Amino acid sequence: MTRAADRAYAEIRSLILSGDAPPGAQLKEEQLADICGVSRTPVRDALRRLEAEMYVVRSDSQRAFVADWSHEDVDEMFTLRGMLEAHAAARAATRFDDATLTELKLCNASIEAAVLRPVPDIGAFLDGNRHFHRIIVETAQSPRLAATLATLVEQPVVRRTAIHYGREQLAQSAREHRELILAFGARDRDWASAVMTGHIRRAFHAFTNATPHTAGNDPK
Amino acid sequence: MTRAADRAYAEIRSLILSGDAPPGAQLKEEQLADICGVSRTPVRDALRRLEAEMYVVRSDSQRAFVADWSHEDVDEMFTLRGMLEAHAAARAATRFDDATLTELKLCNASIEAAVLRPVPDIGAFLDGNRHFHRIIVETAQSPRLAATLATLVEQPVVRRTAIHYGREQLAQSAREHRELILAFGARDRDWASAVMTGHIRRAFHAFTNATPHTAGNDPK
DNA sequence: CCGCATGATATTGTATACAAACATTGCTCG
DNA sequence: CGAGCAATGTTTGTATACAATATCATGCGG
Repeated sequence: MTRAADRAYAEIRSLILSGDAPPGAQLKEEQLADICGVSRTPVRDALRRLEAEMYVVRSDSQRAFVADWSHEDVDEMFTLRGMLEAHAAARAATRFDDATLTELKLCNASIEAAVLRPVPDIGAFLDGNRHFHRIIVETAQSPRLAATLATLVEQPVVRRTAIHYGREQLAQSAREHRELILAFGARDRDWASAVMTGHIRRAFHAFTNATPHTAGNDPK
Repeated sequence: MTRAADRAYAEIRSLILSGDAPPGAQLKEEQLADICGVSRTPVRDALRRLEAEMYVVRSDSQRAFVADWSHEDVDEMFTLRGMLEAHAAARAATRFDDATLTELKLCNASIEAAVLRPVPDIGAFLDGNRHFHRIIVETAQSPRLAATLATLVEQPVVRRTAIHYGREQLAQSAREHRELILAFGARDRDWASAVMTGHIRRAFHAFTNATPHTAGNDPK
């Protein structure tokens, strides 16, 4: 992570995630180069990667813009993520060892602790949630699946979803994690898969209810 | 498409697909630049794209190699591809208009013509097959799904699969396409999805039987 | 003979300059 | 007044030179 291209990538990515570069904004190579303190060459490199991950889209003539997700696109993201995470859960169910399962339990315990605080700690919830899902995907032992999922789980979406959770929804999320752990303990592929599907679908509806209509405008 | 980077991309891609650059071979930027008659800059650009599409992998220190896939990886690719193409078929089933459906029929007619030649024309079969599946994915109208699938449908795998098809298997493939067309005509999501699942799974087993043990060797 | 340091070579990373393409502005002409 | 077009400034594309880093071979010490 010491290469200029990596720093530029991280920098631009955080500009997008923080909202400093809002959806639809044009990303000019020279301007980004100034911000990152590198030349245009590594910036171009970073933009290519962000484009592959769909954080950035290009106009008909190669100008780069911050991607904006339409309602349909978010819908598809959740659908695909649901299919693939359910598949990951099924694979993981037959691959968990006791140590990893314990790690998963501890992880969910910290999520529950974050939820039960006088004021629920969204940051800790998000960290724990990310960790929880990462353990499962890693246990599924499929690099290809992991890579595919990585492009589908856009943290801005996860974050916006969690921010609109009330305490009860946060607690429900933790309860679903608990049921996942039970399914994993029973080494039951179908159970794990089904619970995961429901988990993602509920998150989708939470997101939809929370963000009425942020109509996606295509770049020019 | 007249840009140097695009020409380099097409050139390198065809080197890989033709087998002139076999799996595991190192791709040196300068050497590729010479071959393509451009400088290293557009070559780097092309390599990034090929890397995103997983035609190219990078060693721990950024050297580029033609991708080679282990049996497990191919297995996962077919599984994920099956899930996603079945989903695409289901979406497409409710979105086909008559003109596009006609295009699909014509496309499969040309595939059948290629199969029925005295010596089946594998090249024409592959072109037609690619076109057939592209029409379906485009009709599904989900850029996210299309992008995800693009990284999963590695043409070298499709090619190796088709090369080992006999006339009967090529004909079977065309028959499955025919049944897909029927399902689309009936606007039946579940039917389309099921046929597509079978289509991909059969291709998987054809591939597996054809390539007993091409153990995938990771680049250094 | 093996292992490791060290220098030579090969390869990729970055910066910069210039070329090409594109969008925009404002003008002319119908 | 609007459509087309040309001039101009902005943005991206490419080539090249040089820097940094990895790989490989060599030789020295154990």
